[in-house]
Amino acid sequence: MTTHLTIGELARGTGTKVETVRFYEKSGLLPAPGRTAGNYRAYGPSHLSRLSFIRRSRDLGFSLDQVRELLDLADERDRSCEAIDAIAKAHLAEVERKIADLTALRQELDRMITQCGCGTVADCRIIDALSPRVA
Amino acid sequence: MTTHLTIGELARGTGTKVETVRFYEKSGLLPAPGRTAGNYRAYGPSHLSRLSFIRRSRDLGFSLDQVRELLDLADERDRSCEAIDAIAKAHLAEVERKIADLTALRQELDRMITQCGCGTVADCRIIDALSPRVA
DNA sequence: ATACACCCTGTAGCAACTACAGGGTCAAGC
DNA sequence: GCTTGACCCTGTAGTTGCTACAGGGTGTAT
Repeated sequence: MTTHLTIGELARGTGTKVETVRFYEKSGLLPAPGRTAGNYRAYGPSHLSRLSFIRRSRDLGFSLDQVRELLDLADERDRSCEAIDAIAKAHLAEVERKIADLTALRQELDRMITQCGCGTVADCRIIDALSPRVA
Repeated sequence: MTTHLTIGELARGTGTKVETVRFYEKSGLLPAPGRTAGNYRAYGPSHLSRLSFIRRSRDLGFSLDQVRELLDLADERDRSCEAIDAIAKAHLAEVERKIADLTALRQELDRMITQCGCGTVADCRIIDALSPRVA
């Protein structure tokens, strides 16, 4: 009679929604746990730590595919961690690209907004900026 | 016999995929054009400029809902453009929030990666950073 | 006994497209 | 006139990462 966690407890313990836990199971990220007599999922500590790993990775913006890879790699304890490094670096590059994109965007939006004198729509600089040049 | 554009020409003219044009029509963003005898969509200049507006807005990161609003507002030429300003400002705020989030993320990823000495997985700092503290 | 919180499965929905499948149309070339 | 090929049509399903039911069953407290 080892104590186990219900799906609700596991979810609360990791800041996850119950549906999301089931979704991770269906996606093959979280192994299917045993069941109680009443067909309830019964989780152990390994599930808790695996789910925590998933959540942290997700919070850091890794995709589910990347998380899957990281989990697989994490299990091969004595291999080189180059592959892990590569995933992290790829993700970092992606994040940096997004930052650059958004920063350029911010500038454009900023420019658009400061030009808007908030008169009528007809001479709104925002609409103007969005409208195609008449050829 | 006014010249008209086929969907492919319209798409090429605005840097859009054909399927996306049809998708915009189904979503109510682009009015359904007339048809030729052979049931081909026949677009005019108004479609071209409307689709350009949509693409520009999308490139600036506005959601389709926001684009819909902007399009509606843009047509009421003599109303005040406050509402437009509000949408743009809300979007700018959203972009700034994302930049802040991603910047924090980058820092964490950076820290993780520089700590990785790239030895074996067992002492990989990245996996370490992702793993839950053992209570 | 019955209320209530929780669990189960399965399906459908969100954004914003993208990618077929399985057809029809049209202009050019032989 | 017939075929080839590029284009067009509709409709549906896939993508990512969940979230939200619907329609049930379970467990516990009163």
